[in-house]
Amino acid sequence: MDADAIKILEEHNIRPSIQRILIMNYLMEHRTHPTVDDIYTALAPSVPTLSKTTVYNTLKTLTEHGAALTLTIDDKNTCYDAYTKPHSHFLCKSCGKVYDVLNQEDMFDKAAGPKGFEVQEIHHYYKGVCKHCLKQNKNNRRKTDVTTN
Amino acid sequence: MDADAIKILEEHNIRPSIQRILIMNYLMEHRTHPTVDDIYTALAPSVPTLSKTTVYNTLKTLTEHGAALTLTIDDKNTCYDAYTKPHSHFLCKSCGKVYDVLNQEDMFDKAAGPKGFEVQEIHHYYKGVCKHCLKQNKNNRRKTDVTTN
DNA sequence: GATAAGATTGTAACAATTACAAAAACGAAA
DNA sequence: TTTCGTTTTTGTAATTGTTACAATCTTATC
Repeated sequence: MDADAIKILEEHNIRPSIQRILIMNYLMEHRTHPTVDDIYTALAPSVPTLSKTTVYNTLKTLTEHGAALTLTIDDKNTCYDAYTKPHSHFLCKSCGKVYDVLNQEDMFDKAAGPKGFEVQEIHHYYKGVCKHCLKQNKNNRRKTDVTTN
Repeated sequence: MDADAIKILEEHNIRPSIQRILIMNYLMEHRTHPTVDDIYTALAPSVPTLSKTTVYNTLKTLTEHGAALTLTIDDKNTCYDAYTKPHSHFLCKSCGKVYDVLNQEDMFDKAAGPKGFEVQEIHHYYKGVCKHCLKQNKNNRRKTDVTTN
């Protein structure tokens, strides 16, 4: 039953330790965008030695290797998603649940979003490296290269 | 010079206290998406009695009344934006700066985003109230109404 | 089996945010 | 202007999510 999780880990060049398999598997079986605490609380009973730090480390690794997404939709709790294909998310400010939004039309239209849901805010976030840092890094690299001459 | 800030506050039915004016004005004059700490550090010297709690309270009020946006793009630091018209944001993972992105084409295309920037992640977040909570609230209201009969 | 690299663990530290109660400022009515 | 009730501000303390770090354990390779 963990075969799928192992496969995903290996596809992303992550060594499949027991902890990583369990966490990856949990993410794949619980499409509820769990937090670190959710995952830790769920797994701790069956893995008594599990450390919360390991959950943090593992989720960081998963994200860095592209095996999971780190969502910053809720300021209180970073949450995670094993479904890495392009899609959107909806945070209910009342119950705190995070929903998947798989198809949308006008990205700036509050009438869009999940049917029957009341959309109050829309956020579009890009993350990466800005022009200036890209240039900086190029310069740094060149400088380093030069010193090796 | 604070006239604009006062106007915005009044337009959003926020009583223009000195602190609120200063914070609103700071947000309007510094389109850098400052954090609570940025704002507090900037204003504290000239307003020695200013409390960081007030900055938190004020930004919450501004957001709730629609006079500012609360951005959750950076997990470490919630940041704020006085420009409330629909637009996107870019977080540089290298320097931590948050940029405005005013026009974009395909929202799921990493080639979009600001020119010369390297986009690594795209996040679309909706926030509001989900179908179930809307229903729940309706029921509660009805229940309450009934008890008054 | 010996060794080195990588992963896990637990604790302690850190930083952002919130809770809370007291003090101050404000606005309306007498 | 004085009074009274409401709103706002302030400071401290508590809480919480996250990270740093060093020791321990595991794994892969020779």
